[in-house]
Amino acid sequence: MSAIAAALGVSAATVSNALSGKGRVSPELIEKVRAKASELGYVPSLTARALRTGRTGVLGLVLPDIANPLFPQIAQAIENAASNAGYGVLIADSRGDIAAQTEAIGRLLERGVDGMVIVPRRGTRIADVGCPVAVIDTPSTPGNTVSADHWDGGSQMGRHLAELGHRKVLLIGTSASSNVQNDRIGGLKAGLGAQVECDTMWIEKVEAVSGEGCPLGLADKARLGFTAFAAVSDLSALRALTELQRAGIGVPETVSVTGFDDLIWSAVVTPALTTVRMDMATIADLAIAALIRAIEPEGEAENGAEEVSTGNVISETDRVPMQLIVRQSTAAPHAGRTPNLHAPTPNKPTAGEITS
Amino acid sequence: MSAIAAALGVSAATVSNALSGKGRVSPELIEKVRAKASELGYVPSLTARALRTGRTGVLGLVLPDIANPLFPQIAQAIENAASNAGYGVLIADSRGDIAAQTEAIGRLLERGVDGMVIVPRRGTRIADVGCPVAVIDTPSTPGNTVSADHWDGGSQMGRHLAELGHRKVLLIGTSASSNVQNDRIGGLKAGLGAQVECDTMWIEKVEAVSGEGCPLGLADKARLGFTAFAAVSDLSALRALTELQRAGIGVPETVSVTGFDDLIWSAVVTPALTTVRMDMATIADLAIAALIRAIEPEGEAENGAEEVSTGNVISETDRVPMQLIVRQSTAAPHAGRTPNLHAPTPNKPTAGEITS
DNA sequence: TATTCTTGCTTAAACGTTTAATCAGAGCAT
DNA sequence: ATGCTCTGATTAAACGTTTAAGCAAGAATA
Repeated sequence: MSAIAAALGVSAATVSNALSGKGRVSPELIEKVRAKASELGYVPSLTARALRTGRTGVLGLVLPDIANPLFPQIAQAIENAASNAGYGVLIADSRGDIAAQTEAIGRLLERGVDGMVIVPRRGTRIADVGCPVAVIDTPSTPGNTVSADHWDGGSQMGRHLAELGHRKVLLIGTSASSNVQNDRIGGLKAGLGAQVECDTMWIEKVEAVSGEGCPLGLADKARLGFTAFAAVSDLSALRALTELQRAGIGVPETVSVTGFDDLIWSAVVTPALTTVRMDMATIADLAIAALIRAIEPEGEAENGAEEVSTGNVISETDRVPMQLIVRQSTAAPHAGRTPNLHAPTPNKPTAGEITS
Repeated sequence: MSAIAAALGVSAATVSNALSGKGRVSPELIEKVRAKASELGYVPSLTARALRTGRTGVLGLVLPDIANPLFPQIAQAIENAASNAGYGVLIADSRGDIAAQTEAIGRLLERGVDGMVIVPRRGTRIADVGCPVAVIDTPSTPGNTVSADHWDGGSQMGRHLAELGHRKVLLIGTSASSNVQNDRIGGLKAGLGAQVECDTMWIEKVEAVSGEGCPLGLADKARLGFTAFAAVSDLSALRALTELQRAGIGVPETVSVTGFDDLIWSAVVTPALTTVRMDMATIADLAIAALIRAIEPEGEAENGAEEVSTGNVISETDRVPMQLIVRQSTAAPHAGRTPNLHAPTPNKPTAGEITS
């Protein structure tokens, strides 16, 4: 920067003003500075700027257990939204216990992040950490900033199954202590309606008895008359699908299987999974927007309160709708009259739904 | 920091020296400074330090397509290794084309990263970007810093299948232009040996003809006498497994299916996938270590060359072994005499192999 | 014509470290 | 006693920005 100033015979401050458009600089000079800057390949030192302004232009991203297959979607969406807003994203993995989460948050703070996005571990409540925080969890969690409307997604899926004619469905969750999963289950029940009989299986409980990775006994459930298995995550859906197939039960002609989240494999397995997708791009945009609103001094806020608020930020809307994606793993029950075991049932698009 | 100095009646420089152990400070004073520092809850400003030293303590992580399900493993391992070494990790997603990758690298440079880890897009050669770079790709790629020994992994898997008695196996890859996949395929062929007949199917080519997500026609292949399907990624293995199951072909009693990478679902599906795992923790440690060696001024290097090298760094070893994980999706061919369709074949641990 | 306002720029301080250079005093040998 | 070295601290500059304050000259106002 001083090189530009010297080359043009002006002061460094003027160059700064010219480039930022802040002070009073003549239009011609601004042009000359711009030209010289790009001529010299000038890149501002964000470090120095950070030191002076106290803002680093970096956001932190804290993720619960990183093994979570949703992670790529989240990280990508957040990184994209942040980088569009001119921010960098520092990741921190709170793998392990709550202590690790706290420690990860601490590391981010030391690095001087301007704010952070936290996808909290189950049952964690984020204390005021000293910088703006956007929490992505579920609308029913207090302190939530923005998230997918898991309940709504469940209800869409429930309606889909009810409309197909299913009257006895098994809901499959992993952990009863997850807010997200409980919301999804609640939505499913509501969507299925009162006349549909349903039962809930928590995989964690089954595994506590029979060991990790044990069979879930879904074939028996099918024999008991369950015609649909609605898992609350694609991973569980995949587990259900393969277990049923292995037991010789046809999907979807004998039973239907559905998942949640539209993870990478959902479209690839046979039959492709009917699932529900969250709009992470929108969620990330809202979270980042809320964060930035808290970070950057608002034009109007000349009335004293120039302080950056340090708690959980709030968004305009706290829930964004999910999107039902109908593929080949769902069909009407008892459709097995003419099962074609060697080719998946062809795609039957339905108005208003995404089919892929 | 100046608060500490004032409280103890010494200069700020002395405090700095005391805490860093650099200059000449009396042991008692060091203790007093330490005490006062923690009493006042002093946290050094990494921003200021960065400005002064020119090093930010931040590494960049550039990932090819972030939808890649391996991403969580990589990100977790890198973040862990970096944070153990006292570095933060800034992510950059080179989603999309090569231009996006270049642009992502640029953003990281602007933010002043001290070095970066790049998992390059297929066919990309990383130009000298102006900071140390660790490339994680495959040993056969020029410029590779460290990676899993994909060829060795393939060869382990090949031997496993050959020992089980398979004599005709179909190798399944996604894209013929991937170095990683070609290495894996090469290893597989070598491990299978000359007396095993094998054919290679590239999914991209099949889909170019029949459309994305089309059936791969594996049932026909089974009828042609293939008794094993060795995919070069777990995603393809999953695709193969479900397609075969759906066609009524028993895995593993009729045909075996194997994958690569031990992704999250591999242990969860029925039958659980036999696969090969890379030791990302070690790879990440080596990559970060190599990077740091290039970044931090070596004690011996008093001989002029104090410059930080700006090219691809090299590691002590460029390949770390993969680990065969035998689960239930592989068995001897024609073992279908006594198939138990309703329960997966029980785990049969083999010496020297991991079974889970 | 004298005063104030506005414009366009410069000066200087500040952000919180690190580090080279300096310096006062103590111990020691001459 | 005088010069030398070693120790433990201090001073001051520097990193590259931003920004409040100052200032000279021209424009507008009285």
